[in-house]
Amino acid sequence: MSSFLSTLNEPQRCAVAATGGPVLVLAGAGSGKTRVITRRIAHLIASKCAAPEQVLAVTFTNKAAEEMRARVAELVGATAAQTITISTFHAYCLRVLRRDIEHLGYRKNFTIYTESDARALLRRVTDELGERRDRFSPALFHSAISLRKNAGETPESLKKRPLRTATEEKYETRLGDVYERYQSALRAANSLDFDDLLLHTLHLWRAHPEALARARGQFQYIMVDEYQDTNRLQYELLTLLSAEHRNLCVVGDDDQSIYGWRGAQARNILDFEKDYPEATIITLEQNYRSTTTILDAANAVIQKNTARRPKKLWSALGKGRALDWFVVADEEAEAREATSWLQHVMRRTGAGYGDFAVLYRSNIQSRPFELAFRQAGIPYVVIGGQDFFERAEVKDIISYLKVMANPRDEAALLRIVNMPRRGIGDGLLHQAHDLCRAERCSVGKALWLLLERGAISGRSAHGVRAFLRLLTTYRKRFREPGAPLRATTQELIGAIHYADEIDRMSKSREQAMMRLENVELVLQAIEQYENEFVRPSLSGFLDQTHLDSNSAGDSKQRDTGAAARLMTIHSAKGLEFPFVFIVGLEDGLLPHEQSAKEGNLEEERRLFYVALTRGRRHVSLFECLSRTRNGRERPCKTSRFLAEIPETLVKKHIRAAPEMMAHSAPKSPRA
DNA sequence: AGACCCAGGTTTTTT
DNA sequence: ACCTGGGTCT
Repeated sequence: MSSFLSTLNEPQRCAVAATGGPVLVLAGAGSGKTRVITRRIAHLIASKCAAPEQVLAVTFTNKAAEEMRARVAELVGATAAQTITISTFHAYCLRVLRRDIEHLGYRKNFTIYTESDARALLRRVTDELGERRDRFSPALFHSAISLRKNAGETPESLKKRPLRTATEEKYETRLGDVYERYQSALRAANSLDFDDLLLHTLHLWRAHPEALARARGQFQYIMVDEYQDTNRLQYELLTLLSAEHRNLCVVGDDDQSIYGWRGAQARNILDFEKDYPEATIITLEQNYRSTTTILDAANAVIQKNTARRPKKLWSALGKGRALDWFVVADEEAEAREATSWLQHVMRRTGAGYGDFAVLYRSNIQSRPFELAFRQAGIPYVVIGGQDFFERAEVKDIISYLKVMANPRDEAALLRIVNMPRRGIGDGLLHQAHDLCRAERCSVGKALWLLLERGAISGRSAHGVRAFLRLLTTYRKRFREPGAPLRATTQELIGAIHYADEIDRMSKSREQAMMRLENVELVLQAIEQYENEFVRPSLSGFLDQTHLDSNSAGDSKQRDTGAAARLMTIHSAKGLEFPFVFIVGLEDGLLPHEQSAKEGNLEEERRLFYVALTRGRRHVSLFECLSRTRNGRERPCKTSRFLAEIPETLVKKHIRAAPEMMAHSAPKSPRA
């Protein structure tokens, strides 16, 4: 028996020791799930069930993958840990496709489309199909297509599906057409969106047995974290990959499934033993994180859900303090109350700023807290919000690099073609697009053809010529073996006089400075990448930035030492804090009114459950009697979920003026 | 091509 | 209230 079985509780030990066949670990919040996965990997290796390179561990975020590798390294050593495949679904599929995508008719230098690239492409596709722009935005179409893709639907399968109503038929037909055109536009651009990474890997494996055989042969053991968040595609991939040995170990918690709106099916975890009747099933119910009071509250809430595996978390950490429930006038009062309460708790317990997290349903709620914390001198970090790589100047530079790596990348090319201004406008680009379709070529090639034919007039011709020359020159530079990425990029930025362009675009000196600094951060990210990898390449850098946007640029993530965290409940999943403030506990916000309309109440309840179970020592709850939404001040009702916590577990503090207590009471007439 | 103005729509977002 | 996107004017 390997030493990796010690210091585990009984069910944890069972999960680690079950080395033959499928295993389902139902791991309640805070029950030592990561500990089980890492120990299991170490045990598999130590007991010679598998060599390190025969183990695959799949996570949902890069952060989780990194953490897991670090913890496994503590157990098996850094060398062995390096050879274990610990990866997100998307990163693993990317690796497969970089090798084998030519079977599917793509070129190996394909680029990855971000959300905004996909929207730009969809804008053109829907325009060409004559979609009325005001009805459905590209973003809506993209999320609809994304959901279909993640359910494993292709344009063809979508069109074959029987439809019930005329409206449904009309919508699905339109969607099918858009999906079809979008997909062929992606193909023409030699580009894949995030979902394609999974979808095409599945197609590859299905159509090319030798590719599947290679992947199957590599891994003897497969482990999946957060299994409740897997979607249909991921389920299919895992099924194919593990079909021969069936050594599939999945870990998750159906009660923490909060990504249904992105296509995750908690059914995968609920139905596991239907697919694997011989599965070992283990439930982890001992919680090592929270007080009994917090768990009792969380259990009471989640028990109202019907579709779930029954389990009841318990803890040996003691009863702890009752939850404090603050009723305040509005969101500003909420932030003020949270501020003084935080300071009070710090004085009473000696806790530091970093021990606190404010959790909310939507990002907009962070504002009042940022203001109040700043005023009170409380250091804080807002987690999430706008992505570094989505900022205009960063996207510009990245788009230049994408066009260097993949000349067909349409979204990238359209973004840079007139940045800086070269007199290349919509009319010309329309012409180019028509030519693309006729000649089945890329936009860049079409511009070149138009120039050859003398179809471009004076000033524009000059711009197009300069642009094409620039592309040729730098493509060659980047292709030279051993070309320094950072230096070459820096030169490219100089060649297009990007600093001048920033000055011209910026409204103020400060804004220009900030944008220049962001460009500098991109260069630093490239340099860091170059130093980190033995064989750095342009497409390698691009892959990393697209799949792991936190890996570079985001300095916020690092120096977060002694600061309170502000984040959505979604981004708090997997984390824990000694003191948790859950704010905005009103009907309409939590549960969110859109979700309530769509009948997703149980997922909203799970969201509240996730929020509660983040707390180690204490959880505080905040509710406003009125809140400004969409520019209008509206009266609020208590979140229906708050009432599901037994009264004995909470202490209620009314901090609103009495006249506010009648829900619809108007403010004083003088106001 | 680019500046300016009005109308519409406002969740969550691992990759 | 605020941002995005589209339409219009120069």
